[in-house]
Amino acid sequence: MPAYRPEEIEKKWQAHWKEHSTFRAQNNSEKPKYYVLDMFPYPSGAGLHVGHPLGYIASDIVSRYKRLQGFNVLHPMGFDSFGLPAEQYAIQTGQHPALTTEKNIDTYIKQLSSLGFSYDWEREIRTSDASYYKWTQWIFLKLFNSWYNLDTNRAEPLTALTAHFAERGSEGINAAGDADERQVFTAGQWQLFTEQQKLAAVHPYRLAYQQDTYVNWCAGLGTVLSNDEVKDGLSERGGFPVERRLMPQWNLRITAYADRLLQGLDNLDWPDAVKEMQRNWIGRSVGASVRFPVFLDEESASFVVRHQQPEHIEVFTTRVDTIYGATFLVLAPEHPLTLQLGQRAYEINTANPEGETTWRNLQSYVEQAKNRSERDRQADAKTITGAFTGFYARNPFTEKDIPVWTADYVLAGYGTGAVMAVPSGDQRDWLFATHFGLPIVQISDAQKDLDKQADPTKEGHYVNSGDINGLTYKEATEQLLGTLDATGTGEAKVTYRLRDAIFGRQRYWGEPIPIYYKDGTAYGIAESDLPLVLPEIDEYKPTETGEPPLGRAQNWLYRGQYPYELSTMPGWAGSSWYYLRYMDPTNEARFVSEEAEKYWGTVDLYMGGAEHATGHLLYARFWYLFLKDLGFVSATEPFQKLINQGMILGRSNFVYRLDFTWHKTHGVDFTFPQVFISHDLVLQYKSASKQEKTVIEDFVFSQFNKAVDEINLANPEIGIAISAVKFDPFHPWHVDVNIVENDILDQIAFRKWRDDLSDAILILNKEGNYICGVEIEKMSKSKYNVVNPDVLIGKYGADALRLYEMFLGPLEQYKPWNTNGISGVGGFIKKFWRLFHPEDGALAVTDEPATPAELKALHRAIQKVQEDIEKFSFNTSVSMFMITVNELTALNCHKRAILEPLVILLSPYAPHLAEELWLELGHEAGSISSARYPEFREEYLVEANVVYPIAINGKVREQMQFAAAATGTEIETAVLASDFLARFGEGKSAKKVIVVPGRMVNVVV
RNA sequence: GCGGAUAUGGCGAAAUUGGUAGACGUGCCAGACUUAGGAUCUGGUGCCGCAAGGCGUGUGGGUUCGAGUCCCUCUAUCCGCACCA
Repeated sequence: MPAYRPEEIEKKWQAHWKEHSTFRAQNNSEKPKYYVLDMFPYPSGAGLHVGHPLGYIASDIVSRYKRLQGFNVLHPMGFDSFGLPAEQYAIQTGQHPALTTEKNIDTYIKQLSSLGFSYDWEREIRTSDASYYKWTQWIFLKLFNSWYNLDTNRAEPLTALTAHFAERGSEGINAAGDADERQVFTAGQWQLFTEQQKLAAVHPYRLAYQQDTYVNWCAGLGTVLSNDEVKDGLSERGGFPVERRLMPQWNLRITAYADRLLQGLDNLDWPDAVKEMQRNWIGRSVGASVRFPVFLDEESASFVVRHQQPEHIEVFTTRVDTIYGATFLVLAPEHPLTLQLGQRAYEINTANPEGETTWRNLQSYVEQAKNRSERDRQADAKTITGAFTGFYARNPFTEKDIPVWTADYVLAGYGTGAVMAVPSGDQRDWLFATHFGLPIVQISDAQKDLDKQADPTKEGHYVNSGDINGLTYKEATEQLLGTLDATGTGEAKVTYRLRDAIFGRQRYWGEPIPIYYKDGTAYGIAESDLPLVLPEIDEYKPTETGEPPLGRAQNWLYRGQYPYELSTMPGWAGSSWYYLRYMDPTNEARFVSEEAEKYWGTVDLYMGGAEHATGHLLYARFWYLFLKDLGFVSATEPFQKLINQGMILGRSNFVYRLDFTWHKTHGVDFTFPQVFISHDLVLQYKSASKQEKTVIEDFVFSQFNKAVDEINLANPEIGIAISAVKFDPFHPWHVDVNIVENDILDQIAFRKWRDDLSDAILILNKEGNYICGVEIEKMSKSKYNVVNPDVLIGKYGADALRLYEMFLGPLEQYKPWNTNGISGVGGFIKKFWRLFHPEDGALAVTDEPATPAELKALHRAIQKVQEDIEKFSFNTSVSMFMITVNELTALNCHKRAILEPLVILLSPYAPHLAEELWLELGHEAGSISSARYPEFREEYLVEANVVYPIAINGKVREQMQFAAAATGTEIETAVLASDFLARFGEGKSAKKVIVVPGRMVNVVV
């Protein structure tokens, strides 16, 4: 083999690995196991861009390295192949999503293979295969048939629950979930229940249950979305508005696991950011719930206590200590008591002349709040709105009747949907009280400026607070909790922000939920009838009657008579357990065999994007804990070590169009900054050398800056920034690079273009109509800034691309893509190749013994590369390879004793090249991946002499050489004996000499 | 507002964890060779200065013989959450 030809050797070795199943993992082995997992991709139509492989390359290096270290490595890949884009494509074109998906997967496999990843492709899985989703459905049925026992703190089969019902009725059951949803009955009553009644009684206990739930309904997508699929009131995919709607929905009771999901985080080796995000998402807050009685009495005009049994409004607070300052209550508009008690108050209290107005206002407010979309609510967060309900509740501590209001700053979904408002201690309550003229009571002597704002301080001692006057925060809280408990008005309580996960989607391309209905009751289909295969339909849209697309399926009935559930599972269902299936992907009898699960255990290294921090990673942990409760898996957590590879950002080119009406409508008078570029300058620029271009660019840039500064000075209220991204009034106009260059560029006349730009720079044309900008952002097809790896592989080879992506910088960091440096690793590969083929001809490796210098270079590399891989610092090991090759080239080293171990070192990074050279070195059989990582021998690094920097007061002045064995005292004596002090000491004498053996010497004068 | 992270040459970044700041790579400058190319090779390149030397790791302070690294202050940028009671 003469010259280095990546296109030949890479194809050859990829075929070889496939043919010989080189990377097949065995389910039992004497070797220790190591499980390296990549987050499997959704196979989108756009294929891979250079950002995708970053994590895959890193995990592949680890996999290959671990094999060299003697591990039995499981490194699989598969596809999260249910999902929205294929379905939307299907709606538009009629093409079956399965076909689109399959085509896309083929592209992905081709692209992934061309990068030389060492996946065990025999374990490939696709979540949309019936053989896979059979088990996703099976897990759903397990959830459906389980409940969460708080006494044992784990999920248990429903049979345990029904046995209890039969024996003792609903008494003594301590189950996770909302007790209000559940019936109270005796064992005797249970016995008399019909089958349907029994199922109805059991349903609210299930871990997969159906319930009327406020959901994020996205009309644009025709489906329900989970919280993490909604961003700023718009759907994450597509950006359609999302509204809240009450719909019957399948839910998974993830809230039962809130505490375990929180606690489990502590022992995981995950990035702090991800752990923190999960903690926030779970949102545990410790506080108390307090019941405020509401007395409604027929004869009362003022709602004073009479004889009737009061209703109770239960509130949740994290600051019971402020309860004496609670001067009113606020209910969420959706709170059932808001209208219910409001109406009763109105009807009973006919004596009140304002009763009617109050009631009308209340009704219209609640109605309005219901119709407002989530986005409107968020947009209006600063506007204070609310309505008096017409009734009062009694503060159990002050014994005063306080008005009950409703306002949409109180969320129905959090806590109890009701709060006690303490305007002196909470800014929102303060604003509300100020707005509506409600009383503000100081409760702590440390509170200041209550006429301007609330002061939530926990310092000081309480005032105006009955029994807790004079106490501190801690004492007061303790005492009040005690009182609540003793009087039965409340108790200490922990609340979570985490909501149960909505599980149904009104879509076609997902796993059918294995439920059927008999007389309106939901039944799980028998496990023996799994999989419930996704039926064929003629169109992928919802039906005319508004049913999900599955409503179009003909004769789709369970056992020929019962209708199936028509919604399908969400995208995260299949991805919540796929890593388990890789362990035993073809097992038809079980989702994973016991032996395989025990052998592979937990994922040792999980590589993927940070965008899954609260979605996938939380759901997967939830399913794992559930499976663990039922005894199907053996470890405590599914992913021990997690690394988020940073995103590689692309460069987008924009043209911004000015909105010349904006400043008029805002009553601001200003001239927009304009930089006029002469036509001559443009021509000059086009023919300029690189250096000249920079000069011109800087000139234009400074002109523009000046213009902006002037505008800002003249109009302080506008505050124009140099970055286009911040130009709110000027709505960006995304334009394809090609369109810019061909159609508009000439009109723009000039562009500022620099690689180090992270924000846009704006240039106007002569008419002042267009601004062109550059922005570094996420690579995405919709932004026309995708760099396809195929092109680079074609030009430099996969090995070069692998090395280059690793060389870009630390793995976790976000970085702009920039191909400037790829020629550097290209040069390195050529130099490396030349060590083996000095004359560009046949292999010229000699068997001469290695010199100490050569051995030193090699062993330094062995040590450094090993350390770097262990700490996932791949960029520095690429540097080390370069240094080593530079040194060996300088030493003119072509010796087998050095080069053979070096090839093994490099093989995880540049596997094709390494295999080829390994073969040339005479290893005819097998693959370099079955070689052993060379052993590091420290003795080769030891030098006879060490060069010490000699500093005076910390400033290095000179270098001196000493024997490596020299002691500190010897060195100190030698330094003082030399003319060092005479030359640099400025006539002073040494006060102290610090010698760090092997490092440096510092003389203090 | 709350939480997390980051800040080092023109650029991507190193720094043995408190010990010669800027390795390696790009870019740039000069040179060699050339069939003139975005090839290859050699040397130089943090900033100021002719030099000696001085200054340099976002800002200001501190600890230390010695600080990019440890402590405190401030600033900027990025990310996540957000009327969560």
